[in-house]
Amino acid sequence: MSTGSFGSDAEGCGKRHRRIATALGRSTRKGTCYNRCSSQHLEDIREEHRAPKAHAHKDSRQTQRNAANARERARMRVLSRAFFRLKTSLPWVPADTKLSKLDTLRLASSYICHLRQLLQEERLDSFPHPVALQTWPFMMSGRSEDSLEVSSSGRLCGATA
DNA sequence: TAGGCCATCTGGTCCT
DNA sequence: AGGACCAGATGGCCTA
Repeated sequence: MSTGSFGSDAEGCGKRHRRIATALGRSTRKGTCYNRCSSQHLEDIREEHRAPKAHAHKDSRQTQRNAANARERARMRVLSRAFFRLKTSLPWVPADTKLSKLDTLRLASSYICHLRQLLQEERLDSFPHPVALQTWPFMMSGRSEDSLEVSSSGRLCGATA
């Protein structure tokens, strides 16, 4: 998972903007609105230092907002971990394979379809089907983890999206 | 360099 | 009221 590098994102707005945000204990990571060059927003930040009462109100609001942000980050981490587990549970995908979340969903979906198909064939034929193991996605000989080198497009085996 | 992907922030909405 | 969930916006990284 690429988390990217943080810290240079506020350069576009100038170091002064970043200093203000940093002084207020705010994140200057990517995506934050503090990176935007809005003079109105800069004024809002200054306002917090001007009026103590309004500042206290905004401060508590900001505290709540920061807490909500942290919860949202945690939630998205859980989601990313779930995607990772889903990816690693796909038998023909090596753990170090670069797979987007969309690809993961597509592959998982097609894998489920494949398993369902196997089950149906199993019902028709009570004994194990010798051909099934030689068809997608089990066509890789041996099925050892390091021998599952298949292109992403090949793995899709038909559009699922 | 454009486009894809991702992490993060944010405000709105719904639920408990 | 507070938390969970969601979608939009934003900017960084990577690759063709």
